[in-house]
Amino acid sequence: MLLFTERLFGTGHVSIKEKIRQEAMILFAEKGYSAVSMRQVATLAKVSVAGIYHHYPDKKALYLDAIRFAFSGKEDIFNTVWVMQCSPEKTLTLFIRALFDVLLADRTFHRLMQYEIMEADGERLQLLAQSVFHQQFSLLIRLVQQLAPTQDAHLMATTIIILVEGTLRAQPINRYFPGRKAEHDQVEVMAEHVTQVVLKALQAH
Amino acid sequence: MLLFTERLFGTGHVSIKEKIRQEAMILFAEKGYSAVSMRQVATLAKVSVAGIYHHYPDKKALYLDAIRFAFSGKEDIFNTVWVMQCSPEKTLTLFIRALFDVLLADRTFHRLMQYEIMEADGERLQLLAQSVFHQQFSLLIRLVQQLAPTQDAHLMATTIIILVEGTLRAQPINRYFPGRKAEHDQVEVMAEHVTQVVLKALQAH
DNA sequence: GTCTATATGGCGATAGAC
DNA sequence: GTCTATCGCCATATAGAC
Repeated sequence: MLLFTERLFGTGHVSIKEKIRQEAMILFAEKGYSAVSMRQVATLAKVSVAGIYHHYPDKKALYLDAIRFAFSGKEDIFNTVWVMQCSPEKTLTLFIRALFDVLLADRTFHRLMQYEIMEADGERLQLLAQSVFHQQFSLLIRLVQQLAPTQDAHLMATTIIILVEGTLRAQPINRYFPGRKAEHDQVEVMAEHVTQVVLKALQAH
Repeated sequence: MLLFTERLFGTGHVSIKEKIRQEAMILFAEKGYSAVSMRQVATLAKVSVAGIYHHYPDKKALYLDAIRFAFSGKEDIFNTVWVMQCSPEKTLTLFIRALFDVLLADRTFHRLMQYEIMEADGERLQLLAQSVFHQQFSLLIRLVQQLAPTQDAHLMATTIIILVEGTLRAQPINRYFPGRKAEHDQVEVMAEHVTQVVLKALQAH
């Protein structure tokens, strides 16, 4: 993400506004909107509080810009999956793994997404749905329809996303349940398990 | 939940402390810990702020008591499922439906759980795991082992819980994805879908 | 056991110098 | 465009009357 801005502004240089947004994004992801103060953002961004208000009218505008930035460009990562010409089963396997990788690679993004799903109103949910998931969801539905034409594609598509995101979300608490093994935290194991569950679910009954 | 206290204290009477806890619980579930002020709790509980501090040393203690109360007794609802003598498949179907019903019947509980999973440290995650899920999880693991002895019971048990909770959690945003039908919000449809996915996943390959 | 009054500090946001 | 200084308010928490 930083690489993009570095390309725009030269070696290593990031504008003050971008620095503010970046630190705000991280703080909002860690603690949620209410638990973050403008003073904390200012300290981490190495500006004064008034400096923030030069770039943003209020705290909410800063938050909206932060999530808008965090959610942008996420769909591109999946391009390699859909571009490849392989069997539907293999494509599904790659998609599930790619979804795991995206969420694991950007924990800030994942947590902002979780907070938004819990706290956003309809308008912001729509932004999240369209800017992050819409394209992937449509392609996923088509894939499901290829694999299992008789099943409810919307239900299955949401189930696939839920399984991946939920598996990662449940990681911390899973440590406190019986039968836990160290290998359950490996992305290969998680992705393989989810893939098997989904492929079996897509078989005709 | 109120019925229990009513039995203890006579017709309709609820102690001030319980009223404070009750209103705090609802507020914390709606907005999260940081977004709730002692003043708001005091107003809804019809006491002064100082009145709260007579019963609780600080805000965190009030929060901990609220979630402890919200999480207590939830396991009892599943007793009817495990007591019944029927096939493993039928038991699993009943458990999934019961889990849906618990989360749907007590949205306050569900939201407190979501916030805890996001924000709690290890100690509080352990409290959540033990007081809410531990018994159910063990029984669920045994059930999975009956249905699919060769599979990883821990992974499948978590998958089942994730599918139910995730399906409900995704409801609001699902409205903004293509292919959404009104029937997808019916608990019967959701439970049937999850049950089918899980039963297929448990079949030997 | 509940109240009014208050202490103390952090909050979001602004004014005005440079 | 960034700063220091400050506003007015609300936050958690306490003191002490009744």
